[in-house]
Amino acid sequence: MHTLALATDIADLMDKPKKKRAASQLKDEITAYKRRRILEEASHFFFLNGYEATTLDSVAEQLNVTKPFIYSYYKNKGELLYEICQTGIQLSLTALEEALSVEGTASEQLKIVVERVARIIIENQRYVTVYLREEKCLQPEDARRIRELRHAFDTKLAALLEKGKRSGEFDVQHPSRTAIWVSGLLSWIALWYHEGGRWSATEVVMDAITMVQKMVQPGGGSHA
Amino acid sequence: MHTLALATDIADLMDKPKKKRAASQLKDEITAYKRRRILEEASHFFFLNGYEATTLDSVAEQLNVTKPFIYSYYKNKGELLYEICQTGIQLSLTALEEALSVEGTASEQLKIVVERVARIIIENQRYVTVYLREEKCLQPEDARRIRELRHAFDTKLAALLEKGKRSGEFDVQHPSRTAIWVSGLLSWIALWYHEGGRWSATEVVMDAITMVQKMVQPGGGSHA
DNA sequence: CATAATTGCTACCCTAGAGTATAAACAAAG
DNA sequence: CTTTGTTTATACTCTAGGGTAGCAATTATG
Repeated sequence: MHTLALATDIADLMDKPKKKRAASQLKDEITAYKRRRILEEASHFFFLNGYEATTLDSVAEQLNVTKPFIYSYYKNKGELLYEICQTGIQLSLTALEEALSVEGTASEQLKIVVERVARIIIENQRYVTVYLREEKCLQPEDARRIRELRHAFDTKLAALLEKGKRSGEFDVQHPSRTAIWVSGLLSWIALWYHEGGRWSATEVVMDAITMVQKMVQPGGGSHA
Repeated sequence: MHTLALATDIADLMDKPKKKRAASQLKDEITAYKRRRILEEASHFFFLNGYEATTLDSVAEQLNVTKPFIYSYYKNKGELLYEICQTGIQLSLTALEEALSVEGTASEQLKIVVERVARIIIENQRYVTVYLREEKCLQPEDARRIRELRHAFDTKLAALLEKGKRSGEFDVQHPSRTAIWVSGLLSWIALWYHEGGRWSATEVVMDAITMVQKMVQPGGGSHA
């Protein structure tokens, strides 16, 4: 890895023949692909059996390679977990940011946010679930970085709720606390949805939209 | 355990002197107490580090006993996990049933349900969190029994929503699916609440009530 | 105080699995 | 067709921890 990356840098600096640069680039792509495949299979096992209960031997077997192969692409088991958790939260955060970049009223934006994030969570259920369940297994430093991403997610969501509150579209007394309920509802999808189960992904996404809209919609004072 | 229970039975059948019966009963209570203490400490570690990452040696150390001590009260590590998960879901189910036994309209009952269940979840956060996170580590047979309890919870909650729907108090298109969202919202409390954190238990409980009421309340059609 | 039963501990076994040293297989370059 | 570097596998090490056999301490009973 390091030597490869270094070689690319040197090639750029020294302006080596194009053939070598191209070959080096291809190698990087192949390396990246191998890393992705390892991560995919690892997330599969972590999702099914949990992080601690998963052996790297079983991951290697699934890929028809051996354990040292994995160790030549990842420093250790913990790094795999970190990358999986990172993927889980980063995908959600990116989906949120993209949805927020769509112009519209707070209500329209919220609908798009919930729809897109819910979809992403369903499509990447393994990563998200492992993130939610195995955060406690992360190294302290890794855990901190993951928490930062989560915090960014909740903060951006809270800002949207705040915006809707100011415009009178939403009835929320405490945007940042409500944001946590909404993000919890979205997280819950990962823990609960089952592909090929009683309800389709589309039904779940539509339900999530409805639920969130109701959670923030004005009118209908307190009961009892 | 077994020998003690057997001794009690025999004492009853043979009508032995009261002194012996009383002594035997006290022993049973002490045994039960020891089991409870072991479970408490185990749940503490399972909550913090996860099931697989927790060693029974560390649990024993915390109790100032040794590992074989634990093994004389529990068959193996898996039995500990089962009892913790069982406690987590059973407490919630019992709280739900008790709340449902209070007479009132569907809205009133729902409020009481959410309030009591949310409180129980916060008070027994360790048990509930371990149940939610470590279900996958259970033996198949144990997992089945736990799923049954969960299913009973969702079913009873769905029945309440159905009742409110019929009376016109609630606006839910699909009670059993909505029940899952509500029970998810309650579960989320265990995963997210932090004692001594930014928000008090009471605030969280009140928020949960508000959110659930909004999720089911009629009026306010769909937003674009 | 002696004997029996119960309770807990010391000391161990054994497997599993994270991580590695080293060699083989392969590819690229000359 | 050799040499050099890279990639992957073989064959380990070593520790940790679940689980247990058997002994010691304690308590109850006659």
